Amino acid sequence: MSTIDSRVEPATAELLSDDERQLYFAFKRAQEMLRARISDDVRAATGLSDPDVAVLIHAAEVDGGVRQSELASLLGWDRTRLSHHLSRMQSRGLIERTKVGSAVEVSLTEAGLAVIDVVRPIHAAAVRRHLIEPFTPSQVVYLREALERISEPGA
Amino acid sequence: MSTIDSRVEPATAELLSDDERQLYFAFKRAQEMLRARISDDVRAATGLSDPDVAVLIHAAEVDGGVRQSELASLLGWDRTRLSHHLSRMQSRGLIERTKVGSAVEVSLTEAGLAVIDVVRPIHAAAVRRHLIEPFTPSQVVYLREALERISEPGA
DNA sequence: TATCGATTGTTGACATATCTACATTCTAGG
DNA sequence: CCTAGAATGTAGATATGTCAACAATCGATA
Repeated sequence: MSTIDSRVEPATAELLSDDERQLYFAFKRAQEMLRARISDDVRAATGLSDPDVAVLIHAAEVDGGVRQSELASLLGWDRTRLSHHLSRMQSRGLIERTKVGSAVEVSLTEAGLAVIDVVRPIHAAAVRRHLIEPFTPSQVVYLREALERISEPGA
Repeated sequence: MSTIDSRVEPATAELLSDDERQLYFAFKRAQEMLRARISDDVRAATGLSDPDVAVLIHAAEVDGGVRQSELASLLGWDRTRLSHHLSRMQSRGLIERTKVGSAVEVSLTEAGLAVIDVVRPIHAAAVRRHLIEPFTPSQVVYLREALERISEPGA
């Protein structure tokens, strides 16, 4: 690593401190590796992608259908991305869409419901192994609260 | 930091507890929103994508070139993804590659070095606003350590 | 109730990521 | 030296995500 850079932490604090930059890249790196690991486990066992699983699990939590805009908000996706992904999942018979006014309700098909029962324990095991095990229960709670502070504020 | 007490897991332990599932989705949601926000800020100001910036910053930290495999490891990417992305960045004149045995060294071009000076403060401001500000300095350190536990273990 | 702006969703072109298969170089053991 | 397996990269096909433009509905208000 290079060390001799003009790093003086001006009072203006234009650039990031070491701690700050490290937090950012630690976050990205953890996210990339976590996704790769869980995704590998799940795909090997079920053939489903990570986004597929995210949609299925969130959609399954609400009986009778979720509006797309709410689903997008839960996932942190934008509506374009969700629309494209739902089209793909729909063509594979996993979900169905019902137009309700200007909105669209998403629900699982029979096939989708069947698939999710298979996926859930596999996904749970992967999450537990790769994300939960490194932490104590109280750390799990603390970490969740910290992460929610990132997504909640409209900042 | 603290000792790794391990989970008390119910005998079944097939599925995730509420805390556990919430941690997982809080993580994914925070990641999606953080990436979207920072990426929007940076793209609006520079036209560079989030992966572009990640590669530029990591490559700039090492003088004289980084081996692709190491860059991939720092980023948490797999080598295929990095190879494709570097090809695109190379064709835009941002980086250059030199073959060294079976490996490849990546370094910034003049244009890449010029670009990164423009990007860095903008990126720093975006990271500060969206990731740092919600936390105290000690939380920043704690959070970084927690995230590193996710990526470090080969688990 | 007419109409304008905001909300919700889709589409197509393009950018990025993944998967499978392959080529080259490195390394350790005969 | 050889040579088999590991490590490093690349290529093309496919899957996924983003951007800009558009269409339909909602909702407030004049």
